[in-house]
Amino acid sequence: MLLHITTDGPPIYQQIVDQIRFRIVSGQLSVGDELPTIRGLAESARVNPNTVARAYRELETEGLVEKRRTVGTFVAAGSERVSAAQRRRLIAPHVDRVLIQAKQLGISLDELVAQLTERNSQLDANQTKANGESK
Amino acid sequence: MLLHITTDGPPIYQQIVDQIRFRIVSGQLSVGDELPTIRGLAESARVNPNTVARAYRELETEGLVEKRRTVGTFVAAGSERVSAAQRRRLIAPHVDRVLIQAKQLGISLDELVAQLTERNSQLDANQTKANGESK
DNA sequence: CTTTTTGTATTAATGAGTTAACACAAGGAG
DNA sequence: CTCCTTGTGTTAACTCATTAATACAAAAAG
Repeated sequence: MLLHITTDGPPIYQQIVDQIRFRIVSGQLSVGDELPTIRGLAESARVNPNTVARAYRELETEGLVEKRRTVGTFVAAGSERVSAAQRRRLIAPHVDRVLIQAKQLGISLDELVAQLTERNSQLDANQTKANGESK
Repeated sequence: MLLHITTDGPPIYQQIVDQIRFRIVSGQLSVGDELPTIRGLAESARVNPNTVARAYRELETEGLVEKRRTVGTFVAAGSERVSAAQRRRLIAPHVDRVLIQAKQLGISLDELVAQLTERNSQLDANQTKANGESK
C-alpha cells in the first residue's frame, strides 16, 4: 500500500483517510482485504503510528474498516453493498456546508447547480490536461 | 448596525464578514452607504477592534467595501451591478471543495446534484420549523 | 497648528487541532 | 508459559488560526 503524503496542505491523518477510503469505494480494496498494520503503514509512510491509528479510527467510525485486536485491520463487510448510501453519508456534511453558504449569499438552488455543473467541467478539463490524457 | 455574534461556532471575524456581506448582496445596504467605524462596531459588538478590522479587510478584498482612511468604510461601487458574478465568485471555493470531495468518493455530478436538492429541501423545512413559519 | 477620528501595523496571549513519544493491553504463535 | 505482534491509551510538544493589547499614521475638523 503506497500512500502519497505531503506535510503541507491537509492534515496527514486526513490524507490517509481520504486515500484509503477512495481505494475502498472505488473497488481497489475488497471486503475482507487486510490493510497494512498501523506500525507498518506508519513506517512506510514515515509518520507516527498514532497518526495512522487516528486515520484507521475514523475509517472505522465511517464503517469502512473493522479492527481486530492483535490481528489487524480489514475492509469491513458491507463496504461495497451499501456503498451508494455510504457515499451519500460521507458527502453530506460537505453538501450542507455549501448549501448554507449559498443561502447566506442569496444564491438559489438553481444557480448553485448551474455553477456546480460549470465548475465540474472545468475541473475535469484541468485534470485531463494535468494527466496528459493518460488512458 | 446590529450584529449577532456568538463566541462558539465560527470565528468572530467570519461571522461579521458573513452578516455584512449578506446585507450588501441582499440589498439591505446600498452602494455608498457607510458602515460603522471599526471602533464603533467593535464596541457595540463587544469585540476587539482588530477583529472588526480583519473582517473589513476581507470584505475589501472581496470588493464589497471600500475603506477611506480617516473617513470610514463604505459599500463599494459595483457591489450591486455585478452582484450575480460577484456571488458566483464568492461561492466558487465552496463549490470546488464539494466537487473535489465528491470526486474523491466516486460520486457522479448527477448524484451530487440529487443529494444537493434533497438536502436543500430538508434544510428549508427545518428553517421554517425553527422560525415558527414567520412570514 | 492642534485635536480628534479614522484606518494601520506590530506583537503577544490564547486555544484548538495535529503529531509525536512512549507505555499499556490483549491475544495468537511457538 | 513466554514471546511477539497487534491495536489502545496518555501525555506532551508543536503548529497555526484567532483574538486582544497597544502603539502608529494620516487626514478631516476646529
